[in-house]
Amino acid sequence: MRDFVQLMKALSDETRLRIFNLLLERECCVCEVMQALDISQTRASRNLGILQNAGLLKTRRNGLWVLYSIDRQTANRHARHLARLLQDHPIENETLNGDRRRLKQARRIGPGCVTKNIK
Amino acid sequence: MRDFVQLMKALSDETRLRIFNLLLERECCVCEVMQALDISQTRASRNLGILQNAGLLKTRRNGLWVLYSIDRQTANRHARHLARLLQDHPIENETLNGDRRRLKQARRIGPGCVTKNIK
DNA sequence: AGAATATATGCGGAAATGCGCATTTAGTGA
DNA sequence: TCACTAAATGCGCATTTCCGCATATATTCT
Repeated sequence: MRDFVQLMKALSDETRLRIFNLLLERECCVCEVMQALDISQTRASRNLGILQNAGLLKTRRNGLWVLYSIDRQTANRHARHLARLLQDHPIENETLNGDRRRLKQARRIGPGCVTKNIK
Repeated sequence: MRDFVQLMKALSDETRLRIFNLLLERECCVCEVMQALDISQTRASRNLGILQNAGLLKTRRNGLWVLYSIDRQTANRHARHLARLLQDHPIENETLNGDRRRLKQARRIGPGCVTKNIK
């Protein structure tokens, strides 16, 4: 039950739902998440970590970047069902739409793009 | 999205998951929940309220008792799907089994049975 | 109306959570 | 090896959550 509570907690936060919604689109690195959601590096990294600890995400490294994606293989059955639920019945919401839109513009160029106003 | 966050928050607490698990069995009043989970009146009432505010439960009065049950009609589609997920893929857990077992012994006689040791 | 009982709630304190700042860690290329 | 950059993390603070105590509210019975 502990695991399931952790799973639910992971998805009961607006920032993390937005991240999860983004990852339903495609694999992302931390800096893409920051850009799409327009949040700080700390915030993106921390919340990605929480989703991962809950068993929802997996990561792989690609050079300097760490790529996060939804883990559909090793995630337990509840996680899989939740992911499916959110995919089959997406939440209609302007924030989530905006995140997806901005993801298309996001470039894999790291936190610098924000702090240094390269945007 | 706010609603969905609230829904997830409601189910990301051990006490509330235990209550929800109980209500998957049958409609219960507050005092039955207290007995089955062996928790205080305040705690039972508060958490039932949280589940209700999230749109997961409905209530009806029967004399002195307020009966809580899972709301499958008016709950939004996410709530319905979550309820179904938990019903179709119940969590295997000794605590939850114990709760169900104790529910069978529980009597609708209010908090008094605990505070006054009538047990 | 008054007593008894089931449930709800205001208040306060302890614990958990979210996140910014600063710094560390990890990988790349010169 | 050193400079550079992406991501992770220790610390501290503000906010939220959980829940017990005491009390209020709602309903029934006499």
